Amino acid sequence: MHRPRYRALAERLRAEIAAGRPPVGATLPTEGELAATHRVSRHTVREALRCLAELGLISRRQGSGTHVTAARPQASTYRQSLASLADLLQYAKATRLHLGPAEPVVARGRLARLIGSAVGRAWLRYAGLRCDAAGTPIGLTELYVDPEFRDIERHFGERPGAVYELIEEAFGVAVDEIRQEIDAVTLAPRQAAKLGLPAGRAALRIVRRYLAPHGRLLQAAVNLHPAERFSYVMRIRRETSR
Amino acid sequence: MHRPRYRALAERLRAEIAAGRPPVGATLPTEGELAATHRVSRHTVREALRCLAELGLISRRQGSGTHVTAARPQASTYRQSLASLADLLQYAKATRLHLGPAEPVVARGRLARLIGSAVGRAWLRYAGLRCDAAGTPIGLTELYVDPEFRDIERHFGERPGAVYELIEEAFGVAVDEIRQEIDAVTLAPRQAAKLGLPAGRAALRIVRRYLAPHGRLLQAAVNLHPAERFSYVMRIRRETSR
DNA sequence: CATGCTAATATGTCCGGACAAATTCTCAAG
DNA sequence: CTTGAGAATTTGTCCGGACATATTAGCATG
Repeated sequence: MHRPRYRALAERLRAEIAAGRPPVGATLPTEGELAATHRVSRHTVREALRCLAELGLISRRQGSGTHVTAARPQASTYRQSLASLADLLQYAKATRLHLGPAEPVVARGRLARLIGSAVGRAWLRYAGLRCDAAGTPIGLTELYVDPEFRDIERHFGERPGAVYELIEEAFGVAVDEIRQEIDAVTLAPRQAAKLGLPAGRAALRIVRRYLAPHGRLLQAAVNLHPAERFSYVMRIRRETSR
Repeated sequence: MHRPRYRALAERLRAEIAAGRPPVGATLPTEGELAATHRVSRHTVREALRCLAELGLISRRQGSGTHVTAARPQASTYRQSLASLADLLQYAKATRLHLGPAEPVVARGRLARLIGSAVGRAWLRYAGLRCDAAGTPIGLTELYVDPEFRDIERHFGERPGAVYELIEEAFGVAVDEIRQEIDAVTLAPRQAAKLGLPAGRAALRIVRRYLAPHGRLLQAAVNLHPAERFSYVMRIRRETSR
């Protein structure tokens, strides 16, 4: 498959850096050397190096050279549990969630891990946009609902509130615990486009898992909130027993 | 002050786009037209347009032209309060915070807003790196401590725990409430370098304000956690009174 | 009016070159 | 051994040019 020379060069250099040639901390050959070695123009080399810089693999400084700053992004995640008292309902009432039609999906791999589902379990996925009272989009939502509650669609929009409340009322089940995970992600191009933002923007991802009394997952929601449109505020009160 | 031509052009074009000339959805003049109008080379124009593309203001496609996609990034923040029960102490014990020397600062402007301080109030700022038990950096911390507690440095490292606990014990004050704000930011180059990561990476920013019983701010902490090294997990339990 | 083809247009890629600016290295002097 | 000046090195900026590729406009035909 055809590919521009500068991209091909970028890919070769990226692979070499990943292989430790040169290692993090060392310098790459100069632009002139790379041009001679790979028989391309200095412009092409500079374009290739710009790609690597965008990936965060190298750092360039005039007079100093091109330094390798990373072989590849790190992949280990640290987790810490913090309990809280919900204001979720108030949040749900204060904002408006516009949901699209249901799409049946089966949870596997990353999706299963993300929403805490058993592998192979079926879900109904609803993509939506959440807006504040003024109609300004504040985030994207993907709602995963147990197919057992497929009729819940009829209740959407009946009144402001949380979907899990509707499920509780319509099906006589109870959400006993909500597990919430907050982390930072980078908006993918399609996600960014839906929010009218440039891709690559930092966003809060808030995953909520709605569990019945014995830990059965009834519903899950994956929310993406762009950095400047949403922040979480929590008050942590001292327990009086202390 | 000297500035490269391509940056000056980018700034002019950015200001025009912000002023609606041309409006979002319209196209910019072609590269050739811009080169002629501004008496620069097409290369300089392309560099300037690349800057605007990086800002997410324009979208470029060969054969089609340069389209304006945004006038400027949105700047309104939505805030929602959610209360919680702390695991903060456990978190503090499970990780290790390496703090540097104190640096006196006066809170103004953005800093005052960020940490919730009165403008003009003096603080001691300690920059630090937090690591997990294995020594892997999981975030950067900036600790702001009331100068009244300057002797607290002597207590650093005495035993694992939270700095506010040390302040409580050493000075006979009590933290009554911790206000925590979580949002997504993009790591600045220096911050990223300290964590061995490329700049531009998404990160969780968690600001905690430690308040005495009548709302007096005793301490504040600004924590930056890179996206893949940290996530917040919370359990929200149903209140039994419901 | 719809369709298809071709030309025109606009950005993308690549080249060579020159000079500016920041950093590093070398060497002489103290 | 230290210091400072100057040269060398390396990236950054800017130019002009040519060709490739994708998109759009225009026009002829049915």
